[in-house]
Amino acid sequence: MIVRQAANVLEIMEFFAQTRKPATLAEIADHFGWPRSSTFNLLATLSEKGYLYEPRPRAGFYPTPRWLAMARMISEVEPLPPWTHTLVTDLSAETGETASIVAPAGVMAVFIDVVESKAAIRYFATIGHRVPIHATASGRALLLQYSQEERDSVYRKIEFKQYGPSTPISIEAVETELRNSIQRGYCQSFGDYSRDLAGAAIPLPISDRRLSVVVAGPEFRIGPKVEEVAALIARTVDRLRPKAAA
Amino acid sequence: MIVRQAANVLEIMEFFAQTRKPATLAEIADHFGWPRSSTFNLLATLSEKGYLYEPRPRAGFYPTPRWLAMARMISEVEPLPPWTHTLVTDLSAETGETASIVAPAGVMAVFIDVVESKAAIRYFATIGHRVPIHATASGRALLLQYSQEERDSVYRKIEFKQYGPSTPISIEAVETELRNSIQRGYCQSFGDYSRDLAGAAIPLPISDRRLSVVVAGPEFRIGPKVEEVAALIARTVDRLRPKAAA
DNA sequence: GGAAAATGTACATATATGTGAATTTATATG
DNA sequence: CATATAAATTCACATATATGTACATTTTCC
Repeated sequence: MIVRQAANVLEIMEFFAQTRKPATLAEIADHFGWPRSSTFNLLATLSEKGYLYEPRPRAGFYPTPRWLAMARMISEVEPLPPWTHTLVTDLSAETGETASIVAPAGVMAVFIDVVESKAAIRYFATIGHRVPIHATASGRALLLQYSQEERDSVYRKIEFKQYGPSTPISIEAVETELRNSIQRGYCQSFGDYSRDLAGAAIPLPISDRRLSVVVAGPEFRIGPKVEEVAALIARTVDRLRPKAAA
Repeated sequence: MIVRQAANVLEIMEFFAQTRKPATLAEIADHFGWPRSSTFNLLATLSEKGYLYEPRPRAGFYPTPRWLAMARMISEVEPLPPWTHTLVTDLSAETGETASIVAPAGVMAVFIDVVESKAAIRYFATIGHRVPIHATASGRALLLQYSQEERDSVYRKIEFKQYGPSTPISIEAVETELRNSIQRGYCQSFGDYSRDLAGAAIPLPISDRRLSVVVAGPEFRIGPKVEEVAALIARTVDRLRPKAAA
């Protein structure tokens, strides 16, 4: 069950992150199609808690820097080592595609760092974006780091859907693909989840965290050079990862 | 009316900002005294929206960097000019007290930048902290920048409460205090809102934003030197504010 | 300067939502 | 390895909550 008002808080914040300017109650209510009275209650709650204020009289609400202060606190802990950001930056620059660091979240994989391609036609992803762990290159690069028991436990919760012609729709299909990936030396996906999208990924264990790096883009661009891209990822990781570390 | 689940989202995030480590469903539920089922729904909602993930298997949830990305987006717009942070840093260092930048939020004043005193006994405030606009030095320094009509409009919404012996409990009392502040050259408060707390503040208009700076601390330390502190604030603003700017 | 339009606020009520109890899944213990 | 204990999930129902309606205030426009 989705908690509506919790989701609404996030939507409001995303709204401000997009528009980047104060908005009045009426504007917000109209934008979301929410009743004024409900919008009023929500804005009042956020204001009372010190997360919204009125930068100038009558110009509407805007988030206080409290969001930033809180987010900084949260992200200061075990931040990704700086070289991982260099990694995705370099990969995106050299391939011209979108490169990301990905982490597990149950049956999903979450993007925790993203550098977008500059191409007009590109894979559009943002930090926080989620994809099925079994039907994507990045996700399978995570699964490779699990023990058999852990994988089984994940499989039990997966609802296998035919996202595209090549989506693995059974545990055995996924396991087979994982074995192939080990053979191949990298994980790949051709529209397994998103139409026309292809990607190459490899596991990226950092201390005891199980992460993965992925480069993804339109099938017609990635297709011909998956192997090359995968090799580049591996080389770049080798180059950037501190030698001493695990 | 307070929107409970909206408030809960904020509480969860604050919880993570404090503990700074992953927490399981059970831990979160116990911490807040929430039923597990409700906690489950909330965590699922936050996860589904890409704001929570599971950094390592079975170690519980933690916010994704998406919070940070969003907060950065929001705060990039019209950030406070850098010299205002220097201002509060310097003021806190020189006075040994807590120094803050404050902005209006209806009948309240919100702290939008805070440098805390290092003293054991000190004014404890955080970004996002709110105080009544009419019963605090910082708030009155905001009111001084309003036109008479705007002030009247604010007064109509204030619920005058006797927070302490010196709290102004009528419009006339507030207006008188404002006139005195102009005479004096700065705003002050001695326990008008918080017991034992004293502060000195002056208006800090920046472009078309109405802000104020305040230095606050225990009455016994601030009391004897309010005038001195106020003068210091004024001098420091003079020193740091770019000459060309309005 | 006055009327009309837009915006913000309060409250009772029907209904969407949170929750207690039951079920399933995972982990610890003998 | 079986059993016990703890954690995570599901679901039907009573109740806390979102909202329609009415009212107040502010702003716009003529």
